[in-house]
Amino acid sequence: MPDKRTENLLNWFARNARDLPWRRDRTPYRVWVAEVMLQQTRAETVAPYYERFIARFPTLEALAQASLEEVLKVWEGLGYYARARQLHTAAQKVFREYGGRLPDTSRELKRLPGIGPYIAGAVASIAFGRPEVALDANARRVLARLCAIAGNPQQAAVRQRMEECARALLPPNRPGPFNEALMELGATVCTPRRPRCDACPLADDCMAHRAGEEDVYPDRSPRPQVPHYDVTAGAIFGGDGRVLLARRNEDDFLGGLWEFPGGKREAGETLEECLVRELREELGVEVAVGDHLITIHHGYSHFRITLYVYRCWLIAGTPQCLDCADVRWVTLEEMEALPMSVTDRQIARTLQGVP
DNA sequence: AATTCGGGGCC
DNA sequence: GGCCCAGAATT
Repeated sequence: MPDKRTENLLNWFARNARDLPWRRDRTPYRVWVAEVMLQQTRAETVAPYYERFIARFPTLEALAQASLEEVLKVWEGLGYYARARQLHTAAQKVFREYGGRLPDTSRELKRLPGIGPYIAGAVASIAFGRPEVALDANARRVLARLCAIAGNPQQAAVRQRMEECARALLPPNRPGPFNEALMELGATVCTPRRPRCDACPLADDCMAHRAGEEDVYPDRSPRPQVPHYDVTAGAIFGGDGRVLLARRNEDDFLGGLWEFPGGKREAGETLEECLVRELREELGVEVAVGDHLITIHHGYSHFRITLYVYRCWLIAGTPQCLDCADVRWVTLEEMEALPMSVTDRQIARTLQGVP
């Protein structure tokens, strides 16, 4: 006999679940791919990427046999590119060591790269029907309000209380829908600000709502100040209309992606000095800095950059990989096919209109 | 326990 | 322009 709150939640979910692409065919592989993409990323944002990814890599075997570059290309624009690398690595491991079948328990799933407590619980419950909880930020917010759990959810002790709260509500026969319902409620009704309690199936049982204190939960930690960096990049043209690109080291920031070579400005340096130094360190070449082509402002959660792009000419040296994984002269057309970050892709588009 | 990933959408 | 998001790995 499930808790009344559980029944209310499941009934609400049956009526109000959004039609999302990963809810149509829940093979373990697809659930896994969706959960990896959904890390720190909103469902509406993920949807088109998920469809593109599944169309290109319909099975675990297809993913395992693809190259990292192909995988990164399909991932392009979604961010957190380490997720794509780990997903690819894990797929190869499952293909070779597990006969192509994902393990069906949380404990085994967590041994794979890129799978932590949340994804392990989500795959185990949603794809395999195991009675395990899977709490993301949405679910934690719902539980914090429902049970008036004080404290910052970043702290282990607070998380533990939330897991206990969730386990007490978890219906052993329908763990997947329960976990999804909790997240769906957090995403669409029990939102961070101005929750729509009038539409909530748990309002009558919600301790925060009954006290009129929805806004008190969950505790939030103050935002740290975001640092700002000036970054330079060079568009180095060869004689035949090709441009020089470098591939980032795989364990670096934006690892494995192609970039216009350059880097962060150091204190006391001009932008031109920065670019000359970076190209010397990264590629072992001496350049002359020419026209300024574009300035790109880009904001992230944790830092902010202003990216200055200059045309450059090679004066001396042959480009080599001193601090990168690969270097290549490419035509603008070939550039389309290479995986790049959002900012580098913006540079690439700009160059289409540069003589 | 604290840091570090990237990008987008919304108010 | 700030806030926050279907977290995990590393230190």
